[in-house]
Amino acid sequence: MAKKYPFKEIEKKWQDYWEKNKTFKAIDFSPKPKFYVLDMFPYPSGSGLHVGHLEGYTATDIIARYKWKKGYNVLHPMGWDAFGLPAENYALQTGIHPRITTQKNIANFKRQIKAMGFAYDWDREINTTDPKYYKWTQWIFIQLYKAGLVYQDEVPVNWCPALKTVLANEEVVDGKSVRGGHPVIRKPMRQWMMKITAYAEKLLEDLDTIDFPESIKEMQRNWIGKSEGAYIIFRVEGTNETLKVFTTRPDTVFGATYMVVAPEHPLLEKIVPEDRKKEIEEYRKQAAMKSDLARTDLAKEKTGVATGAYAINPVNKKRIPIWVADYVLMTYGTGAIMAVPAHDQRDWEFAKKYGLEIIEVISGGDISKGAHEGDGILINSDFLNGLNVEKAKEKIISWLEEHNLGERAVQYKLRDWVFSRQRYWGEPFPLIFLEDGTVRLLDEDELPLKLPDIEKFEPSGTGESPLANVKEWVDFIDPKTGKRAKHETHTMPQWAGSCWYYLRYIDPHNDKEPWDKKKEKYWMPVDLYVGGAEHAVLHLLYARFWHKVLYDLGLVSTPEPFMKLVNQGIILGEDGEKMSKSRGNVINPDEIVENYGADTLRMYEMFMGPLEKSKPWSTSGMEGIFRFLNRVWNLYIDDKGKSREDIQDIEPDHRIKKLINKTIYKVTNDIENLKFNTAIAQFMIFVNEISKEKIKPRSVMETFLHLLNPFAPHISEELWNRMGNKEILAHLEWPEYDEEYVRDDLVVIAVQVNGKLRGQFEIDIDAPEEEYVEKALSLERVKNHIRGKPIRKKIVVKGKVVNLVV
RNA sequence: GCCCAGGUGGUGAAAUUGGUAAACACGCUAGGUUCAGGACCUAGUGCCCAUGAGGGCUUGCGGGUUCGAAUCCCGCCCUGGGCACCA
Repeated sequence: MAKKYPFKEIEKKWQDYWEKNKTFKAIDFSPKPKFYVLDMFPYPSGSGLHVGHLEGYTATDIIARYKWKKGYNVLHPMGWDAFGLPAENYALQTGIHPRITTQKNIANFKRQIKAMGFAYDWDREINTTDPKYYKWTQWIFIQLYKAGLVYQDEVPVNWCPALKTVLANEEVVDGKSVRGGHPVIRKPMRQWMMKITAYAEKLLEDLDTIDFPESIKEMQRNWIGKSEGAYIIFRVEGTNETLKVFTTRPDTVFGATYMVVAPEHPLLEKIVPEDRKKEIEEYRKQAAMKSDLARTDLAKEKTGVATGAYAINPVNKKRIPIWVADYVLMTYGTGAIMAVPAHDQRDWEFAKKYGLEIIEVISGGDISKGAHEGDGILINSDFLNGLNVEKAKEKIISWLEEHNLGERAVQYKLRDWVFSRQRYWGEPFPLIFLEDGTVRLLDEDELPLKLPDIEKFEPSGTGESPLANVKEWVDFIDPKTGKRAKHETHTMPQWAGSCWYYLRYIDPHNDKEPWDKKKEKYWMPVDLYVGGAEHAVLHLLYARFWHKVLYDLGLVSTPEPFMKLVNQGIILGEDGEKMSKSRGNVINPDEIVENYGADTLRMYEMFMGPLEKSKPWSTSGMEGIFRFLNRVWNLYIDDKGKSREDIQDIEPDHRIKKLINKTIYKVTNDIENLKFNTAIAQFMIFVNEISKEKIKPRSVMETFLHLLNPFAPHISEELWNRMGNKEILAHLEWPEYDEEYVRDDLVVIAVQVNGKLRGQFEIDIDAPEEEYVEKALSLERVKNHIRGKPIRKKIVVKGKVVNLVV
């Protein structure tokens, strides 16, 4: 291990200084331009901070410190997303209240984060479990409720009969509970729902207005899952009932040879003839037993039963059977389809299995081998014959609309959001059920509705949360109405607090409103948001949804909360595997800070590779960075701890001017583009070069510390201070580069013969082409390769290459 | 199965976006310093042939476009992430 510069001492010194002087306090309404740089706030788990957290936090910290130096008023806050399952499960095992665990974990996280020297404005710290915070989470819920976006519904949840509790998706693997391995079934239960589907179109459209990674946008698009098509209404023979289907392929309606309804479809009860009722009921029961997984993944073959009822195809009056099958889902479209086996592979498989008719209506495929889903010319389709798919779609939709048999329609895969959890450790719902069956939203003066303290964290056994056991809390007399009332025993999901935390940072101590509108207007939107890709869809979609509602209610000033999003990659263990306790490959940041210091850890995390990439940890690579920082230290400080005497007030020569200007240029651009790894490579080049100088110009050595400061704030601040500077580096202006010295005038040109490298020469970049060619031809090696062959073509790219074609 | 991202030395990676592939670092080798180890300093280090000068090959694989391809196009293979009968 390298010789150690006194990092411990100086890191503590400067962290104390920044804290005491509130160096990084964000100023509301400062006349400087604002910059809001946000981290995804952590869930403070018991295992402490992960080196993966620190990657994103270091990246945003470099940006924040850089922007400070560029003269911005920077908002760079941190807080705790502290509701959620792990603390509650821990309480189940140990009986320790989640509030206690949470407090302890937060204290630990905070200690670890502070040890990194991040430039957070700690006066804006928030905690989602603080009643002063969740008062406003509840308040926002009420606004959503009043906007008509909240309702109750019976939806299937993961119910584990053995554990007598509802499980989250991540607690269920392969249809079994993670704890105990008991079977889990889908059971409908009353839940609070949020109508995110009402915003599907806006959420989709506005993706085009924000700077997110294309892959994240694509995931969100797929999740929203817009498809365009038509509703078509089929009459059920012998009844007054109709069956409405959604299809993206209305052009194939002449090929519809049967219908399928989902087992849960309400129409079934009305249309199934007496003699078939028993059989259908049996099939419905079986389908209800199956989880989504069993209906999809595990089912290799489609199953279904004919209902005995028939529908009439509206376009050709053909009588077609109605089947029930669980490959049709009640939750998408209308829960019923027209089956066109010739042109839909799923329908084709089903038709083959049950011997149903297959009629080809689009030419170009071989329907004996499988469905033809692509384009072609319409056949067997009366007035659509001869058209291609696209034209046929248009024509049939107009026809359906004219005859009142259907209409153009859009469907989304996106479903409404289940907003209840049958859990203790979450925000209580700010509403009560009155004895007359009505729901009363709490008034603002009744907020927050605090989570009552409990001692036993076991679930109630009925699928309700542990809150159901607190009888005196659940049943009470409502003081406002005098009526008997009940509190909701469900709590909100962890997403609730994280859906708006970036707004609370703007005005964290306001107890009159969630945030001041003027402050919101000043600070929003978030200019840069950095976090893990695991939140690609859910958190980012939910937060965008709430923000759009708040925008429509006039509570925020921008339609989107986050202007630019960057995902950091995962840091793997030294073995290239995901870090985990069981693998024993976890790197503990405390140990790194203890042995090498925070500046080394910060710099190494940035040097590992591009921010967005997954990459393995390497202890020797990290030690390389430590060596580098020691070299930097030794460049300024001698063995006796004194400033070195070879740093002098001299004018840098041309070569050193070029070196420092190129370094400013490269580092500035790389920070702007979040390419921290190559900025650090440039630092190393600078240090390698300047080390060779006997006398080092003071101005250049000072400029270098400015550049290094956002990356390694402690060592740079200390060296700056030891050079005799009074003002602190953190707020001093970022250096500018001089274009004249960035540009190379004398360049090395590669000479190719037939595209192969054969030599090189040095030349003034602006020399005429003839001179380039002349120099190229004068090279011995080049001569050898063109000897005796006529030159057919000479390609000269100034500053780059000369290529001679023979 | 579908969608997205990505495959470059022994390792992490870089390449001004079509112009000298491998910058910077890790590791390794040799030398210096040292009682020794560590640390530090210097030099070398893509692969193959050659004593050398030099030559050949090389960015997952196979084609193509171009004076010139890691970069653009077509097909295939592999890895990671996401989705799951969405009508």
